[in-house]
Amino acid sequence: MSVQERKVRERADRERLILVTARELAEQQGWDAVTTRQLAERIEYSQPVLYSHFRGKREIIGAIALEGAAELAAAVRAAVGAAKGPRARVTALAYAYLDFAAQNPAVYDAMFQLDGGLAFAQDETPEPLKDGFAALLETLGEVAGDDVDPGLFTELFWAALHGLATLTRSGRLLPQDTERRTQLLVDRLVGRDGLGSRGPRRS
Amino acid sequence: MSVQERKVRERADRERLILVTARELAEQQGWDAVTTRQLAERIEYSQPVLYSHFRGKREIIGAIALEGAAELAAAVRAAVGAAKGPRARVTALAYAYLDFAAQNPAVYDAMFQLDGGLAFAQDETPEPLKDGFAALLETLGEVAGDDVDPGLFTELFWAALHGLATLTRSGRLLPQDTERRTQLLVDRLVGRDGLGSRGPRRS
DNA sequence: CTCGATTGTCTAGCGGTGCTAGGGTTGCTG
DNA sequence: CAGCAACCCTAGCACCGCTAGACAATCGAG
Repeated sequence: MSVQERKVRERADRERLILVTARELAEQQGWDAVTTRQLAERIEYSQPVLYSHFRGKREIIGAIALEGAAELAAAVRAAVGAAKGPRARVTALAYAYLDFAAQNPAVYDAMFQLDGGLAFAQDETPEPLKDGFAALLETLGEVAGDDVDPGLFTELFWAALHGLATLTRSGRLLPQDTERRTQLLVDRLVGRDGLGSRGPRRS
Repeated sequence: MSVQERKVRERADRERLILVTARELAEQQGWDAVTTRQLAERIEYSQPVLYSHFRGKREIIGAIALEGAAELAAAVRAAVGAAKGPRARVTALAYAYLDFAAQNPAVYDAMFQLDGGLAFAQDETPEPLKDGFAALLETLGEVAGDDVDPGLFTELFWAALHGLATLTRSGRLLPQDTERRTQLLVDRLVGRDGLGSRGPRRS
């Protein structure tokens, strides 16, 4: 039976090779350069081999998106874990998120700009995506404020980060002001005390 | 010379026809369906005619993006004009923005998701894009707060709206909570008093 | 050990894409 | 009215995602 095991292992290896190569190519030359022909040539197999691992290009993108979600969640948790106090944790989360998007633009595209054929915000949503949101919720939930739904607050904060990430990446926002914008975001959405309260009402 | 004038007019008419048709097709069936062949057939000319008006498909997308920017600016100004008080104006702006994105998804895509070959955040940026940002700045600048740069605050608010718009459209956020998210956004970024102040520091 | 069956891979090709070269026809101009 | 210039279309290029079918290598049964 060892022969079969070897074959299974080799197949798994080749599937990893496909994903690693696709990701590499996308980061180097953009997703437009990731064609099935180019990808096949790089892995030194013919095109049909790709289709014995994935239904099509969409599914390759989707697989990389899932990888990315797991990595983003890990990066966020690592950054948050090293920070003391609610406000510091949120700040660390924001920087970790934006850094990830800036450092892995192709993967971020796979997650949010391209069609990877993944389901969102429903039951069939793959685990890594749910967990990615959970990683945000862990930190952001504690600063949502008393009468605010943590999930809703997390969605809003996430949307703001996503907007900053994408607009910056596409050249609509200048990168040099990223830090000031991030500080302002945390200031406003969380508050300076880090407890999500807003001070007394004035009117 | 009247013949030449007629020709110029006809050319301009045809260019409008191309843009109207492309936009219509994109809204009806998505940008994937906007191929040069399909578009040529709809305007009842052959493909090369398209290239006598635009350098390529990118430029068509770009032209529609500029139209969209002008319309978005107008929609925002109209909504803001009908509102009394800074906070009400910001709320109206937010809804107008999100409504525009939801009602004209293909145009919004042309503006922000697709490559229209346009320049951003620099001198060569086309006027409609600058004016679109200006429309946001007019209302948002007055609630930025004393020690906050109005431009920076506008960028942040815009990014949040953009994030909400795109994540909602792609199914990552559920539409039914849009109103609550928008209220929370305005509450946090502007403050309940509508003057951009945040209450006394607590720590 | 032989021989059929199964598995794996490749070549070749389909229908589509954006874009363009070159030939005609049309209609204006002197 | 003749000649010319402007205009538009047919045909085709190189590429895309994807797949059918031929071929080779490997496996398992007799």
